[in-house]
Amino acid sequence: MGRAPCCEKMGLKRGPWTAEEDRVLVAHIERHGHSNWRALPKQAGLLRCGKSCRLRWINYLRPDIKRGNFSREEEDAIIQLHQMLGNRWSAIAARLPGRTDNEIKNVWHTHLKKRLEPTKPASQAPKRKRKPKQQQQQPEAVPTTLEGPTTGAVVPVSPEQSLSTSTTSTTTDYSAAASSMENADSFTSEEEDYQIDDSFWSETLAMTVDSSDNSGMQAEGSTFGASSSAPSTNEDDMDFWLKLFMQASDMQNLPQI
DNA sequence: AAGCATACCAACCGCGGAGGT
DNA sequence: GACCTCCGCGGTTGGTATGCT
Repeated sequence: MGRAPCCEKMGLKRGPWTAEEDRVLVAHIERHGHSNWRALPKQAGLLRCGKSCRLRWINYLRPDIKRGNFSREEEDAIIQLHQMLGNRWSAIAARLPGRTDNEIKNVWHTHLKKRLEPTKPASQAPKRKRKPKQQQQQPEAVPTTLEGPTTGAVVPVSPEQSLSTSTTSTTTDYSAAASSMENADSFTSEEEDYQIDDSFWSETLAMTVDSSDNSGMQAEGSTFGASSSAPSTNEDDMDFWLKLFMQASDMQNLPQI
């Protein structure tokens, strides 16, 4: 155990990343991968600590990152998942392809938490709504598949994500719960024009039900079979109850929260 | 137009877990 | 088993953009 030794701060750069640094980092990772974050900055010729590189890559430079506003489905999913998982942002992020834990955490603290607070008098409601931020520092070198602001659909996970999180089929397990949130009264989003690909939801719903194969929640430490036996670990517990909750929500179409 | 208040988000910090020696 | 190193996670913060007066 023990703490990671503090990054050698001497001579290492901190603060916002420049486009050039981004370019160097992306180019290096594309060529050599990121098997060793600690060694990476030296190899790439970056004056950053490995931690910083890793964060930059994961939260910003990864090609499969979805940028832009969160769709309502995504926000609903976050709320739902947060109810069940708590502040386990990485676990929540694993179920929202293209979103990072950091981003989800930010969204939670800036939007969703407030949404869930007891209804405020109008005078206490947020006074302004931010415009979507211009994509700053988006490195031109990144082979991004992103198409700008989110349009609403929660996309299936990429192969890379499947490898790293194995959440392919669970990514959208929240869909049933999310749809049950449709009646929630607290939405004030102006994004009323979102569209969800029906076939996508039906597929993912089907996957949720048919999870007796090994592709279910295994990444979280258990196989999420439809007839799972009693959970044996905390992680199993979590997944067990998660699934139970999802199924219950789906069946009863319970209003959430 | 200017100043202030607020919201947002990228990045940092520190901790704990995992795995190797 | 103890120690070390690395990685990943969650909490927090500081800079900046935006809205309001």
